Amino acid sequence: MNPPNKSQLKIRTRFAPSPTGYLHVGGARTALYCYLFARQNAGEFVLRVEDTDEQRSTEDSMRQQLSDLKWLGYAYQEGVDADTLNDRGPYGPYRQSQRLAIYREYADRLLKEGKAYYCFLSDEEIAEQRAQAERAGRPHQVVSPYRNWSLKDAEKKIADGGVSPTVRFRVSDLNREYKFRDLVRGDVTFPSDMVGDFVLLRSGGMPVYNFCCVIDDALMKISHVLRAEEHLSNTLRQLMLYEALDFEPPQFGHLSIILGPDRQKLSKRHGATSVHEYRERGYLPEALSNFIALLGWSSPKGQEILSMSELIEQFSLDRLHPAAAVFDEAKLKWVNAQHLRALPHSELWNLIEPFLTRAGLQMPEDANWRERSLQLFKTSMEVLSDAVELYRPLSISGANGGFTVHDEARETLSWPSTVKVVEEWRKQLETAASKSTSAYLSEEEFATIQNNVKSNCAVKGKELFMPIRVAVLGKPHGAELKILVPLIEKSILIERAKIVLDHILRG
RNA sequence: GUCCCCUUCGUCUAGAGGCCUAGGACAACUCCCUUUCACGGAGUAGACACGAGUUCGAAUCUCGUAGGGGACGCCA
Repeated sequence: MNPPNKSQLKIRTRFAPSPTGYLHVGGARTALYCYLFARQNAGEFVLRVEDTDEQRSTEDSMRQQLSDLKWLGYAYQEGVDADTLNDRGPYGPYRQSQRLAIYREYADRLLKEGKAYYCFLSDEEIAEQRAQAERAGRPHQVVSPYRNWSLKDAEKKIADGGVSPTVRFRVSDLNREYKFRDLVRGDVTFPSDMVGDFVLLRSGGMPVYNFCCVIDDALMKISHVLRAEEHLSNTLRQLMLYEALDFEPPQFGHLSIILGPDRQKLSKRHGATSVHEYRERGYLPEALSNFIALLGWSSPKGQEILSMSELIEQFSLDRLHPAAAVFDEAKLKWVNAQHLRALPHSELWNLIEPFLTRAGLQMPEDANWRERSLQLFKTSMEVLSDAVELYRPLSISGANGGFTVHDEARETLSWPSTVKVVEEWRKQLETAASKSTSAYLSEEEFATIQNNVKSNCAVKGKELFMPIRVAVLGKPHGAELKILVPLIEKSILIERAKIVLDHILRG
C-alpha cells in the first residue's frame, strides 16, 4: 500500500496529453498508472490538456485522444469532458490555452521579483550561440545579455515598440544542487548549472511547458506527478520554479519509456503505436490495459492476466520498474486472446459484429446459430478482427461468402480419390436438400452424410475429411466439420462442391 | 560534447546479502490430445553486461568500464 503524501491527504493525479496526433501507447500507460493510483487510494484523477503549442495542437486530436481514453475506461473526475469538450471540476479551465491570464500573472510576479527577465535575443542570435558552444564543446546553454537589465529598462524598450521579447527565468544566479526523491528512481540530484536561463513566456506571450506545468499542478493541487522519463531532466527547471513561486512541489515518478523491437523509442516506423490503431485492429481495452500495465510493473501475485479491478486492487508505485521495456506484440496478442475467451458470448458477438459488418459480411440472426459459431471459432481468435476471415465462409450476404479454392488445397485436390469424394459429397447434399425444407443440415444429418461418403467411396481419415473441408472452406485446414457444416446453408454447400469439382476438372 | 537515468533468458519480469542448482509469463522447440487447424495438457532449451572492491557469503551493497536511453528548444 502506498503511504499518503505527508502534507496532503487527498491523492490527486493527472494525465496531461498534448493534442498533437493520436494517443500513444506510452501515454496510455502513464494515464493508466495515474488512474489506477488515484482509484486505489480513493483519490482524484484529473485530465488536463496541454495545448500551448499553437502550431501543432488541434481540437480534432484532442477529441480523438479523449475518446481513446474513454474507450480504455480511465475515467477522470475533473478535466475536459470527452463528449462535450466542456470543463468539469473546480480547478478549471483545464485547457492550458484557456489559462493564459493565469500564467501571465505569475510571470509578472517573477518579473517583479527579479526572478525572471525580458530577453530580446533573436532566433538567429540563439542559433549562433548554440553553434559556438557546439564548436567549443561547451554545454548548449543560452546566455542572454539581457539578464542583467533592469525591469524598467526592459519595459521602456518594449514601450518603444518594434520588439516582442520572451520572458526567461533567471537561473544564472542560482548555484546549488536540486535533490528530489523520485517515486520510481529514488534520489536524484541535479546541479543548477545543468540548464541555462530558460523561457517562460514565448515572444507572443504564450507560455511554455515547464512553466504551465508547474503552475497548473500546483493550482490543481496535484499530489503525484507520474510522467514519462523524458521529463526527468525537466524536473530540475520545475523544481526551480516551485521554489521561485513558493509552491510546494508534488511527488514525482518518472516512468521508463517504451521501446520498439530494435530498442529504440517506440515510433511509427515500428508499426502501430497509437491506442486508436489497436482499437481498430480489434484489441479489447481491458487487454491493452493489462498488457501495458505489465510493461514496467508486475503483479505482486505474479498474475499475468488481470482485470481492471484486479489492477486497481494490486497496483502499487513501489513495483514500478525503472528500466525501459520493449513492446512485444506477440504477448499483447496472447493477453488479448485470454481476455477474449473469458468474455460471455453475447458480449463477444456484439464486439465482433461491427468488424463483420465493416467487411461486408452478414450473418444469420438466429441466436442459437451465433452461439454455436462462437463456440467453434472462439479459440481461433486472438483479436476481434480475426473473426472476419473465420466468418467469411458463413456469410449469407451473397457472392457465396467469397468462396474460392485456396492454394493450400492443391495437394488435397491432386489425390486420385478426391474427385470421387467431392462428387459423392455433392450428391448426398442434394439428396438431403430434396428430403427436407430446412436450410441447414443438422449435426446428425451431417454425420449420416459423412458416413455415406465414407462407405460409398471407401475412404477414411485424411482422404475423407480433407476433400470435404476443401469443398466447404476451399482449404484443407480449419474448424471442425461437424459443427462448421451445420452453420452453412445446404444450397451454398452444394454450390461450393460444384465449384471445387469444376476446379478439379479444369486442372 | 555536458548532465541525468537505466542494465536478470530473444521479450516482459520475480528477486530488498545466505531461501538462487536464479522463479514465472510470452515467443521457440518436443511430446500428448486431435481426421486437419486451433484450443488445452506435459516437457526441453534459454539470463544476472564486464571488471574490481566490501563481506564468511553478492543478481542483490560500493566504485569503475562498456552499452543503451533521455535532456540540453520561443516542443511537450
